[in-house]
Amino acid sequence: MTIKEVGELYGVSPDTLRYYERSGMIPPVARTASGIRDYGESDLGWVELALCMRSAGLSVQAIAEYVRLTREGDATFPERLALLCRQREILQSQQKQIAETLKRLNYKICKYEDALKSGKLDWNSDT
Amino acid sequence: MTIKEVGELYGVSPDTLRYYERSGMIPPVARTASGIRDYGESDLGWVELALCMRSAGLSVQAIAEYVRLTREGDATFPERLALLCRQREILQSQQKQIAETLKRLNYKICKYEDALKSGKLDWNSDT
DNA sequence: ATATACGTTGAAGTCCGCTCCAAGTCAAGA
DNA sequence: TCTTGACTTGGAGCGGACTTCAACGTATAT
Repeated sequence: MTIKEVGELYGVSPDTLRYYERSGMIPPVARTASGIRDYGESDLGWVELALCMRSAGLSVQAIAEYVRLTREGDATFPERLALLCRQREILQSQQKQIAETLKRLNYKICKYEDALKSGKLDWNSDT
Repeated sequence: MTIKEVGELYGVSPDTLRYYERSGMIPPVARTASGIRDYGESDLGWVELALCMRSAGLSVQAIAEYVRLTREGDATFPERLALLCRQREILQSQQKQIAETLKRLNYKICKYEDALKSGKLDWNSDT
């Protein structure tokens, strides 16, 4: 599969895919004789993983580190596990933050809806 | 309250507070005769709101826009409501992304734990 | 064979959200 | 009065994550 096709498949630009590879978020992709990337099954899997992790906000660095450890072999199992746990904690706390903010947004939205429905000018505490 | 105290109260630097004001994420703060910021009740409320929204990932721009509308008066109620709803949608989809990624992380973590507990070398599908 | 469409690289550019700096003002203590 | 330290501003600098660019190689269709 060409870089363009992969880009279309996942909705990202070829540039981004090259950047992901360069920064180590996916292992080096196989090439044709003339040096053109030819994505295979497992390459696609890595791309998909990287995109999923990035879309949740994991740092490029963390993802690259995971890939590096994976490529180093079974000896890095514990390190990989630790890394995944750290990232999970980060996501969990981010999740909490978002939940809290959503609660607040919802509260404000309700206030605004009430204010608009009734005679408007009756509410104001904006923070 | 001085900028330093506010910073300590919320765990951010004075630079950040000045930046928030400059970028419109909080309304202009009252000053003493000699031009020094003197945060009052409502200033603190705005600071707290901005920090909450930023910590969930809302853009500086969106927050500044909300503050701008608020300062323009009651006529902007509907616009403000719309803005809040848009931001809520963004947060909700982000929340979904994180949940999905967490599911995936959890799955992998379980796999790693299993692999470590038993004889190790028995699992491999890394993506 | 030549056009054109896509691929490659390394480096530079962009946007965001701070963060730091220089130069200057102001207030309180020795 | 002089020093010390916190405050002010505008602007520059920084780290992260792309994105664009220039210069070039390759493959397919006419």
